[in-house]
Amino acid sequence: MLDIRRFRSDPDALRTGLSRRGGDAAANVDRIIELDVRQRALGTERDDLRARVKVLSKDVGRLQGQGDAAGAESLMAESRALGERAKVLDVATDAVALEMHDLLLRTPNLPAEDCPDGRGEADNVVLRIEGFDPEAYDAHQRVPHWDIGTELGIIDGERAAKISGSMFTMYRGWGARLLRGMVQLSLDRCADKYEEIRPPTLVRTDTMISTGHLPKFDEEAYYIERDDLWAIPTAEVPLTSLHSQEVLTAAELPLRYCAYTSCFRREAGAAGRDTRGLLRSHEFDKVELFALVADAEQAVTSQNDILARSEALLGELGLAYRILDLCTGDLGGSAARTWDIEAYAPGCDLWLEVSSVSWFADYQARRANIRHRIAGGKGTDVCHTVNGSAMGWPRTVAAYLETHRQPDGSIAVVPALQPYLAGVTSFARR
RNA sequence: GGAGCGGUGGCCGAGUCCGGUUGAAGGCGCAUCCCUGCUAAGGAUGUGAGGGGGCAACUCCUCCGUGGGUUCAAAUCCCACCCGCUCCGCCA
Repeated sequence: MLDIRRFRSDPDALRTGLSRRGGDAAANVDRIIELDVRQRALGTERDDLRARVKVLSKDVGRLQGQGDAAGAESLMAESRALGERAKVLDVATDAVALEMHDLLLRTPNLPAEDCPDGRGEADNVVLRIEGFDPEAYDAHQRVPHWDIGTELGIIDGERAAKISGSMFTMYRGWGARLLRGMVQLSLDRCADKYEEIRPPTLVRTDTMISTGHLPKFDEEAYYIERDDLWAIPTAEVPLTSLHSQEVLTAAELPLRYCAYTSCFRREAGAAGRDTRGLLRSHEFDKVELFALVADAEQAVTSQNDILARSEALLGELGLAYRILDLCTGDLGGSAARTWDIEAYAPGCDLWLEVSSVSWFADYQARRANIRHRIAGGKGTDVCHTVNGSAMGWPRTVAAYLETHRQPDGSIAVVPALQPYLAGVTSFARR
C-alpha cells in the first residue's frame, strides 16, 4: 500500500511512477485524492461534533454532582442532538474511507527509480549470463525432463493426475530424494544468517492481503471456505506477516528468515500453458528467503545477499543461469524492483524461472503494519521487506535432470548433493 | 465439539462488579541529567501509536482483542465473533 501522504504531497510523482507500469493504475490517483479530501472534510466536521459532545458530557456529570437536574437535562438534550448529527457524518465518513482503502489496496507499488521501463516480458533486461555455452550441450542432454522422468521412473505425472487431477506432480525414488536433497542443501546454505521457519501453509485473509496477494488476485489462490483460510502461494506470505502489527527496535533489524513449504497456485489464467513435465503445477516446493529491514539502504543490501545465495546454489548444482532485471511492465504489483533468475534447461531448450528476488519498499510492511522505532529520532517508521526464492523446485529439478543426464541415461549427482543422496555419484533406473 | 478463565501502552500489570476530568495506577524497559575513579547500585525528569488542523507554540479526533448496540457519556453495561490458556470429549 502506498502512503496516503504521498497522494497529498506529490501526486505527480505517483501518476508518472504508476504509469510506467502501463495499465490503468495511474487513474486511481485522482480518485484516491478526491476520496481523501472528502474523507477529511467529513471527518473534521464529525470530530468537532464529538469534541462538543465530550465537553457537554463532562458538564452533565458535574451538574448532576451539584444536584442541578434541570441543567443537566438541557445539556443532555443538546448533546443528544449533536451526537445524532455526528453519527450521520460518521457513517458517511466510513463509507468514503472504505472505498478509499479498497482502492489503495488495489493500487500497485511504485517501481523503483532504476527499474527498467518496458511493456512486458520481452522488455526485461538481461543483467548477466553465467555458465552458459550453447555449444557445450551434447545430444544426451537434449532430452526433455518429462522423458527423463518416465525413463528413470522418478516422475509420475499420470498417477499424480489420478490422485489430484492435472497439473499436479509426483516424484518417486531418486527423484523424490533429489528434490529433498536440494531442499536440504538450500536450507543448510542459508542457516548462517537466516533463521529457519516452518510456518503454517494455511493462512487468514488478512495475511494474504498484507503481501498483496489479495484482494486483487483471489482467483489465483486456493480458498478453504468452511474455515475461511487460504493455501499460501509462497512462504513469502506467512513470513511477511510474522511481525505484523509489531513495533520493532532498530537494533533488531534486519530480521532474516528462511522457510521451506509447499506452495499452492490455481494457475487460473494459465490453462494449457506449460502443461508438460514439471514446468507449471498447482503445488510445488520452494525454499524462500526473507528479510525485514529498516530502510531502502538495508533493503538493497539484503536483496543482493539473497540474489548471491541463490546464484551460489545454482553454481553448486552446476546449472547455467541468467539474471533478469524485470521491467516496469512485468513487475509484480507489490514489488518495487525484481531480479529473476532463470536456469537453462538444455533438454527443452528453455530458460526456466527458478527464483524471483524482490524489494517491496514499504508497500507490504504498511499493509501488514510492521514498524520500527526511528533510531535516534522520534516516532516510528514503516519497515521494508525483501524476499526471494533460494530455490524454486520443479523447474530446478527439470534443469538439473537435463543438464546432468549422462550418455548412458543416468543422472550425475554433483558433489554438493552427494551427502544428501546417500553418497552416490549418479543414479539410474532402480 | 462442550465447560471454565482470560485478551489493557515497547513489555509486565491494576482498573471492569457500582459507566463520568482515566490515554489509562504501579513496575520493567528506554532517553536525558545527577551521583560515582570505572562498572554496578541509587536519585531526578521524561517516555504510546495513528490521523485531522496550524508557519509554529499548540490543538482536536480515534485506539484498552474485533465488530455492532445501549447512553448525554463506555476499558467499564449488552450482543455477536476472533484469539489464547485449562479441563472434558473426539481424533492422531
